[in-house]
Amino acid sequence: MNTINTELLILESAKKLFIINGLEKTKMQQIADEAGINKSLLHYYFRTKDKLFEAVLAGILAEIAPMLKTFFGGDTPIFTKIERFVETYINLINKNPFLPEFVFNELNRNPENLVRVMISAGVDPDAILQQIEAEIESGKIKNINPKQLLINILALTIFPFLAKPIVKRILLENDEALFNQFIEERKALVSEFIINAITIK
Amino acid sequence: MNTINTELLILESAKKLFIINGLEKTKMQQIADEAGINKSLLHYYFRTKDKLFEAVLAGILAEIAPMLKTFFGGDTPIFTKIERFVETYINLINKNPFLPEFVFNELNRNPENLVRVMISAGVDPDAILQQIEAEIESGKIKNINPKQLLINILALTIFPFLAKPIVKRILLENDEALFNQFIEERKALVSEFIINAITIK
DNA sequence: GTCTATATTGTGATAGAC
DNA sequence: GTCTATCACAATATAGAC
Repeated sequence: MNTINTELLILESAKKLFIINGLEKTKMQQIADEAGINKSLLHYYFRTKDKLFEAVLAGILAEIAPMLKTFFGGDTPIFTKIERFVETYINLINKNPFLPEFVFNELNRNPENLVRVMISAGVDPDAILQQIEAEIESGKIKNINPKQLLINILALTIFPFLAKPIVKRILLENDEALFNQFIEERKALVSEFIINAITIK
Repeated sequence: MNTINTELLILESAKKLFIINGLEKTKMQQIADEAGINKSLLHYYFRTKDKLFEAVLAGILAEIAPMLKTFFGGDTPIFTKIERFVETYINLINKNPFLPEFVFNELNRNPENLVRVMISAGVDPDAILQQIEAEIESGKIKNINPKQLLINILALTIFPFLAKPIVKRILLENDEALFNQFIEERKALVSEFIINAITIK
């Protein structure tokens, strides 16, 4: 196994475990086992556990940058953006069910990471606010604080995933298939809900 | 210091630290320091760290039970319930800013705790769903999956607190006062948003 | 680069005096 | 009930052979 492959192997193994169990609960031994190598190699490549975690996190943040760009940037109409964001977010999660909670927690723990990602993705957080403002001015949507609308969109999209265990247990008989169906239904429902809420009648 | 006071002192100290830092990051030594006593006393009163945590959690869950009862039980109209829930939830958090994330995480980690609290509070999770169903039947509100509406209500209310660091940093110049103002504005805004979304025009 | 062995530290928990 | 001293173990990190 040469240098580059081992390094990537470690990163992938650590990523898998960090996402599921977080920094504290993931042990170096676990990561080594997952990668099929010795504990010492982890330190050889990444010096400390914290630095390994930082490396993993950086990779994950780079992955989600395009989604942020699609949502926050560009001049697609806001209704279309909402539909696409909900769709993209849900699809992303189907590929990696534990990712959203992990990313959300990390960005919450250190919002500067989010700032950095947005800058690196060439995204201005204010752009979408100005877009909403413009759509209000033009009479397309009701007068609402653009920041509040933005939070509402994010809340309706992200919350069900953050609260997945609760939602499954209380409302859906703890059934994974029912949850997926529930989420699938939201792809159309969330957009419709928001549009109904802010369209001028 | 007699038995009862010391026990309460430990519980309060542990509560404070567990809420802010969680189970893993809170050390027994920290709790002892916070309480101004020796580490051994913690074990004397609660045997293990896990049992101490359980005791703290039980106390907190008992605290939030009344709010759940108000929201999920009773036959107040759903619009009124929404307004009151948003108001109650926000006020609760103003008293203890770190509580919602902690409680949310714990209930998510082990939803059986939520089930238990609801039972102990005499609350049937299905009651509010039937209430929504009835209001749809009677033509008061649009046809929407009651479970989806319920999640939307919870999402719009709870999410901003879960995402507080992000919201503050990205939208509100990291200003605590602006955040409080933002939340205050939501007391009316969330209800209005939902009502607009589901009222038949 | 990769391994085995070991050092070091932190932390939950117990023993035993008072 | 409360304290000091200590144990036992787990986990990160390093030393050094190959």
